[in-house]
Amino acid sequence: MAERRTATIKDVAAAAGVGIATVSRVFSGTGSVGAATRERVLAAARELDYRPSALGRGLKTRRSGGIGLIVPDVTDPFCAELVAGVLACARTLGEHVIVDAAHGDPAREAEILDRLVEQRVDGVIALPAGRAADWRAAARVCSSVVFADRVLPGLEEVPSVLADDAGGVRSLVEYLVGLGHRRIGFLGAAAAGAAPGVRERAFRDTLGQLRVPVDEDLVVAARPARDAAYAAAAGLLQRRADVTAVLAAGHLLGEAAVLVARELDLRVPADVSIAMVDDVAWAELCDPPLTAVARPARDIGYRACELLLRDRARRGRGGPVVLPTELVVRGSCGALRAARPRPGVR
Amino acid sequence: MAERRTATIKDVAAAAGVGIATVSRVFSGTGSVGAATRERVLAAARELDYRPSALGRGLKTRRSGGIGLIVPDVTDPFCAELVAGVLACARTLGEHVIVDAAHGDPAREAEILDRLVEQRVDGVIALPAGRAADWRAAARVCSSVVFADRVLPGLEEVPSVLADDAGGVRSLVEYLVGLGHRRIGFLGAAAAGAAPGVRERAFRDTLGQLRVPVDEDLVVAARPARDAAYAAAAGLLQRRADVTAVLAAGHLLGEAAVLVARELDLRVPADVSIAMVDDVAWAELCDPPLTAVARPARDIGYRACELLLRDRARRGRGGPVVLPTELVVRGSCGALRAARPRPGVR
DNA sequence: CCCTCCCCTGGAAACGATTCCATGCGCTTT
DNA sequence: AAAGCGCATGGAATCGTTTCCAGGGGAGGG
Repeated sequence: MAERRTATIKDVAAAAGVGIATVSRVFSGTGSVGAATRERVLAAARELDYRPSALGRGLKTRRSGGIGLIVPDVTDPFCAELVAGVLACARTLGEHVIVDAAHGDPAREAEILDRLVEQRVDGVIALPAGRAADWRAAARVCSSVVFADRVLPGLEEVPSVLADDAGGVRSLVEYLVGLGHRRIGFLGAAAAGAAPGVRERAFRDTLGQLRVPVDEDLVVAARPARDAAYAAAAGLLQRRADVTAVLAAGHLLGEAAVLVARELDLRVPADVSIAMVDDVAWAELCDPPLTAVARPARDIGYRACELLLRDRARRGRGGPVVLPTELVVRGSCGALRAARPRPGVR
Repeated sequence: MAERRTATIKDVAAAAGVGIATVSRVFSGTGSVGAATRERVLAAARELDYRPSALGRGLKTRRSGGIGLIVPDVTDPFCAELVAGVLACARTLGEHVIVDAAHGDPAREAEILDRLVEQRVDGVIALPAGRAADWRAAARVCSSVVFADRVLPGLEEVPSVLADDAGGVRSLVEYLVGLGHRRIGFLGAAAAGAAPGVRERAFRDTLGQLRVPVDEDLVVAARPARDAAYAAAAGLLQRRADVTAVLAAGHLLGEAAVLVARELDLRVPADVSIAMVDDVAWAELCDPPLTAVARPARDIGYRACELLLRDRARRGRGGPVVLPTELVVRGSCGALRAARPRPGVR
């Protein structure tokens, strides 16, 4: 009754009156086993509640059958969707997924990576935050790495799956300019001195192509955190009552823009148009619903996992896999009307 | 240069000129090692990029150093928050977390559980969906299980961490009744024939205590999925133009209620008040912001993990751990005014 | 000065699986 | 009928650790 330990392959072999090699063959599917014998083994296993141990197998095969996934934050809707994509793909390929959140901290990311290497995962998918050196070291020791959603400067040789952020921002800018907007605020630039991100560059480039001058005062930096986002949005909208549209480079920034606009009693889109990158669930629940660029988070995760586990051969060739974005027009952006004085801002 | 394989403890031992037992002692921290020897071992390990293999260690110690986490859906904000809590706690205890999503499918859940047992996880945390039998079997073979957010009927012996859903719903009902509402719709009842959930029971009980009759026609069932939620909300609001408030038993149902109300041109809260269980991010972004009951998702995850890994002794005693909820009043519920005919519904 | 005790240390046996290799048997082929 | 082939099977080595056990050597006390 009281089984002292979980049954091992040896117990099953003894119970079925066969050698352990035969039991192994039955469970791993390799080699050939007589039908009667197989049945006897399975019966014994069922009787003993036997489950092959992944540790024993992994030791021998030198693969753990799992992959690691490092995201900045699992509660972020974009990340969550990406995780779901990875899980979906991993499931079809029979691998499990060790997930952890680095919260944008390079040290933490390195720690997690270390742990994953120790676990001998078959590969790692990451939205990297940290130091290129850590990743270079890991790539040397560990199996294989795929970056998702973003890359690390200096590590272009690591295969990656990205959204076409530049294209998304471009379509957004074209849309806003098409509506007549000229003074467009950009929330989410890089800190002064840091290299501008893909989205900021796309914003500047597209405005340039459309012959709209870039007002540096309207391009405001913000870390991807709620407080920083709110501060940035509040700063922009209070400082410059003349902006007619705000382009938020992420959903946190979009959220901040919406809240600040409400705080300042600005009507959307009558007083200010708002649009953002990342079509998260609440965009549709907003009033008015928010125009956004949808990035295929789930597909990114799925493709990254495929790239990691299935397309090992094709990997790394031809640069990053880029998936298209889609402009979802809702009601938060309006055509520019004759300038109307805003209610008492400042 | 080209290392053919990742270094093993044997390689390090050879390089450092010591026995493998000594290397093991250095890395596992057990036993005593001379300072000079330790330094030599560490140097050799660094040189060879050695990382102890969790597979070898796990085989010997019969613990993998990881736990499993089964949620219905990682993209659900509540689940995501709970996952974050588990990750935070697991991190402090030095365990990794294998996450998977069962999507409410018992078969899938059983599969995942099987896989986790195979991986020899040190324990499993689950928001269970499935058959009690599977869990009973797993609990026998595998280490230990903790349920989070919900329990399975017939498995009360499994330790669990829950939110005080009943209390949350009660406070919501009291709030709505206090505002004067009498015809309150409840979205998210159990299907006809199924046992009513905690929230539905709390809804009925509280109304009873407040001497408000329960109109069965206003208690509508819905599976926790977007389409079902929308159908339920649309059905309720179209069928009964006389409901003055809607209590949604989950954020998906709340979302549906908001969208349907907008669709029907009902003003919130003038024509209908809306409140829901689960204070997700968009509740504040809504216009008007939604009154909701906040459930401590992150704490639930954290406590569940603690219970699983740290409080093994205390586990199972004294029934489920119940964490308090909090009523967050925003602008979506108003005092009942004189009945006013609604614009052309039906 | 010798005996003890303790601290380091190395050898070797697990842990639970996979897999190579050898063996025995029944069947076809010449 | 003998040889040969292939399938089914068991034994044993191996994967990378931990850990028990025993041995060697230095220090301190009698």
